[in-house]
Amino acid sequence: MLTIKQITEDKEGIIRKLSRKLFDGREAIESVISLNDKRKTTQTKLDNNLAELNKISKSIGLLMKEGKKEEAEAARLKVSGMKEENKSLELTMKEAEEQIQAILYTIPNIPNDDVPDGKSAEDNIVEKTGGIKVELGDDALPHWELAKKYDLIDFDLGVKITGAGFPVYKGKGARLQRALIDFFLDEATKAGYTEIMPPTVVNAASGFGTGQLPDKEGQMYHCEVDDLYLIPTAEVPVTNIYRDVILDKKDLPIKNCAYTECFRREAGSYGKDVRGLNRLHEFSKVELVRIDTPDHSYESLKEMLDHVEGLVQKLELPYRILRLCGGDMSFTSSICFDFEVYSEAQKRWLEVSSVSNFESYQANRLHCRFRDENKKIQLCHTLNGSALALPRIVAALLENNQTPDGIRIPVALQPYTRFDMIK
RNA sequence: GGAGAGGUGGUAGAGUGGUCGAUUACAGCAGUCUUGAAAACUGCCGUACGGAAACGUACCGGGGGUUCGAAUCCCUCCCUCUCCGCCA
Repeated sequence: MLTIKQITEDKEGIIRKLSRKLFDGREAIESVISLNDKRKTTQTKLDNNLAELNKISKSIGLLMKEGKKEEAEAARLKVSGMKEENKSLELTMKEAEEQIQAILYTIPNIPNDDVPDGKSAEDNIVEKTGGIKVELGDDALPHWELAKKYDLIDFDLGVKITGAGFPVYKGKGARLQRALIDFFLDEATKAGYTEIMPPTVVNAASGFGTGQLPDKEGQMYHCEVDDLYLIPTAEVPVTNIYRDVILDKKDLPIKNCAYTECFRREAGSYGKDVRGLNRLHEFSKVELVRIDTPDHSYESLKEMLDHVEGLVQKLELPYRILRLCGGDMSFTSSICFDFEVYSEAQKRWLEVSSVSNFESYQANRLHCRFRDENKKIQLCHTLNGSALALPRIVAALLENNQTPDGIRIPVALQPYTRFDMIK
C-alpha cells in the first residue's frame, strides 16, 4: 500500500497518477489526510497526558519509599480523573488508525511514469515481437487434441479425481512438465538466482503481506479448518520470507527463484478461453522474486525481462512483449510487462509471464526495509515475474511444433526431456 | 489426538509490581594500540509514532483486565518446543 508520507507529500500528484489506473482516489486521499491530522493531534494530547501520568506515578513511588504516605495518597487522587480522558483519546487514536489502514488497503499502487495511458488490454503497447511464426496446414490440431492423440494429458481423468481444471499429465506429457521445470530452474540458477522450495500453503498474514488478502480472497483456495490458503503463485511464500525484516544494503539485490504448483479458483471465468491448458485451477510455474533498493530496482526489472525473453527464445516460440497500460495493470504493480507466445493452432496469443516492479507498495505492506549507507531505514522495492508458467508454454510447444511425424521438441529442451520427438 | 514446557532486543540469556526500553554475554559498528591483522582496551549499538530540535509516547507473542504504577499479577487467544500415540 501507499505510505501516508507519499500521500501527504504529494496529494494532487497521487490523485492524478491514480486516475491513470482508472481509480478516482480523491475522496480516499482526502480522508486519509484528514484522519491522519486527527490522529496526530490526538496523539500529541494523549502523549502529554501520559507523560504527566508517568511523572506522577514515579513520584508516588518515591514518596512511598520515603514513607510520606499522605502526600502519596494525595497524588494518587489527582490522577484518577485523567484516566477517563485517556481512555477516550486512545479509542479515537485506534479508530483513526484503523480507518486509515482500511482506506489505504483500497488504494491501488500508482503507475510509474513509463506506463502508457489506456483503459483496457486494447491499449497495451507491443514493446517487441520476436521469434518466427510457423505455417501450419488447415488440419493443424489445437493442443487439447494433440494431448489426446499422443496420450500426453488426460483432462477427463482430472475431472474424475478432482474436477475441471486439474489435468492429469501422462507419459511424455508428464516428462515434458518435469523437463520444463528443470530447464527453467537451471536457467534461473545460471543467472544467479537462489533456488527456494517454499510451502505451497500459507497463513493469512502472508496473504496480506503480498496483497492477495483482503482484495482477492475469493481467488484463493482456503482451508477453513486450519485457516490456511493454497498459494496462487510462489510470489506469496517467497516474498513473505522478507516480511518484517530489515535488510542490509549490501545484501541487495536479493534474487530468488522457486518452482511451485499454483492454485487459483478462477471464480467466474468460464467460456471458450478456458479450453485445454489455457486456464487451470492448478498449474506449475517457476517464479523469480527480487528485493532491491529503489535506485537499482529498474535495472533489476530490465534483467528480469531479458531473462524471460531468453527463455522463450530458447524454446523457439514466437513471442511478443507488452507494456501494460494503466487501466490493465494489476492493483499492486507500478509497472508491468506481459510476455505472450503465439499459439498457432488456436490463432491466439497466450500470456505466459508477467514481470512487475511493485516499487515500495508491497514492501510497505510487508514491512520489508533496508538500511542504507547512512544507516537510514528505507522501504525496499519488490519485483517478481514468471519464468515461466508451464501450461500455455506447453500448449504453444505442442501446437507450433506439430508435424506429420509427431511433435518436435526444441533443441534446448532435449537434454531435459531426453527425447526429441513425441510420436 | 494425550501430557508437559516455554514465548524478552540480531543471537544467547537475566529480570516476579516502582529510574526496566529492559542486567549481561556474543555478534555488529567506530576508535586507541599495531607495519597490517589478531588480542586487549574505550565508545556506540531495537523499532514505530509525534516534534524543527530538545525531547515525549508506545512496544518484553496478540488482545483485554487489576493498579497511582506491569516484562513482572489475573483472564483470554495464538504460536513454538519436548515426550507419548498415529503416520509418510
